[in-house]
Amino acid sequence: MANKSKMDGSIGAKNKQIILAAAEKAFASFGFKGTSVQQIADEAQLPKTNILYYFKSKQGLYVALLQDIMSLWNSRFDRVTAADDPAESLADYVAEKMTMSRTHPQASKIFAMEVLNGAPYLNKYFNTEHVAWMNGRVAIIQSWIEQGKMAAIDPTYLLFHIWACTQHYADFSAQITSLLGKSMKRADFEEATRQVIKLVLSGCELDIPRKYQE
Amino acid sequence: MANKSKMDGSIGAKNKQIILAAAEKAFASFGFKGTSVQQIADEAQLPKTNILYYFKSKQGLYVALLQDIMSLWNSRFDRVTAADDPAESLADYVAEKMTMSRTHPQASKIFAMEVLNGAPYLNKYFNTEHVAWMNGRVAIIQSWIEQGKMAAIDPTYLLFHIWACTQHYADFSAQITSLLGKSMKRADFEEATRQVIKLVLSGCELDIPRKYQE
DNA sequence: CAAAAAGTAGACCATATGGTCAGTTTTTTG
DNA sequence: CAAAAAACTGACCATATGGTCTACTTTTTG
Repeated sequence: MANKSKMDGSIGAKNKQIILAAAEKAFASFGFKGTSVQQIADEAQLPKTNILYYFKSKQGLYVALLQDIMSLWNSRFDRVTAADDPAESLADYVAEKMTMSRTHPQASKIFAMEVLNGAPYLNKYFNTEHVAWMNGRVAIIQSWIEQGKMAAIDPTYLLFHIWACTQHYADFSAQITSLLGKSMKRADFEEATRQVIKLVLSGCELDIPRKYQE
Repeated sequence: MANKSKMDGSIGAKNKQIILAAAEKAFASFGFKGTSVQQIADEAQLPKTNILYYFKSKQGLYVALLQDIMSLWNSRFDRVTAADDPAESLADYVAEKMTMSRTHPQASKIFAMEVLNGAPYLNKYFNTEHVAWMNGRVAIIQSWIEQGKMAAIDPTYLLFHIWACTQHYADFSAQITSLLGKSMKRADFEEATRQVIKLVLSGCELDIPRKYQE
């Protein structure tokens, strides 16, 4: 109803995707202010005016991109319940987040930059949907603790640390690449995933699910 | 010999400090490109030309600031030895890094932004001094493991995760503030520190030193 | 105390950049 | 197939910004 021919495979929708992809690449490398519309245009191989045709302004493009990125964050962990197994649920969540860091590092970087700068465009989201999500997750972890399924770890901090460790592999890849002497490949991410899972689960006094052992 | 009257309490040195402090605040909030020399001048309450008088260019000021920041990272962990106690050494390191996140969040943010953007100005440092530091620390942790003092955790990943968790509290403070409904005070940082120490040490199968229990 | 060095500051400029406009071409649709 | 809608694009503009130049004032020093 809202969007009739715009969301289809129509030429407009396709171009929007191209532009968003180009913007993601550029913003991740140079930040919002550091990226010019011209750069995005070059990356997208479209004239500059075309960019402004699809997105009212540079800021409009940025906000649209940010929205796109936030929807990527959706995970199976959103739908976990008190009846689920904490070890498997948490391990799966870590693994999913690590996969995101590997496959969408630019999205992670843009998100990080936005938060670093005080989250001017995400504050509203943080104070509404995100808090609600958080409360839901915390309640479930708390109930796992009360059921004696895992050690009494503050669920809020637990989530902070999962985010910190997993996102680190995307956000700080430049540092990691220097220190490892090579950029991380799929196998390295798998090893890193095992390490994070081990860390997180041992912090919760949980056993590592078979599928994540070695 | 190199600097005679410049490094003293002379008017020049004092102004440089004022400018660096102003630049730290501005760059942390808006990034390198997002910060104008005029903004820094306003923050420092000095005319713009004065900034360019002390630092050849905006980039020069940024590099000087980055150098300043890197020197802050020095820690007792730099001088730890194979004879030291891993539990105490690691717990102290985490505690020190958490204190840095609380007292110098802007420095942490600038560092994060630099790395996020591919570390253009830090790459040289990463590939030399930083690798050397890393190799030294990894060797010591490895020897702790060989001495049976701690579980066999990959030291490289261990350090990555310590950095990730501790720096997270500075870099993602905007998100944390929203989710906690208030900005973290000293007491919150102390609690967070205990949580990180618990996580890291349990990952290494180490007992928490008395001074960090409750 | 006079000369030199250091510090201060307004005027100015070249460039880059976000964004508008007006006109054209292509695609869709009744 | 013609009219309308969507897509495209070069020309243009106002503004912001990094940085220079020149001249003036204050501080240091021999």
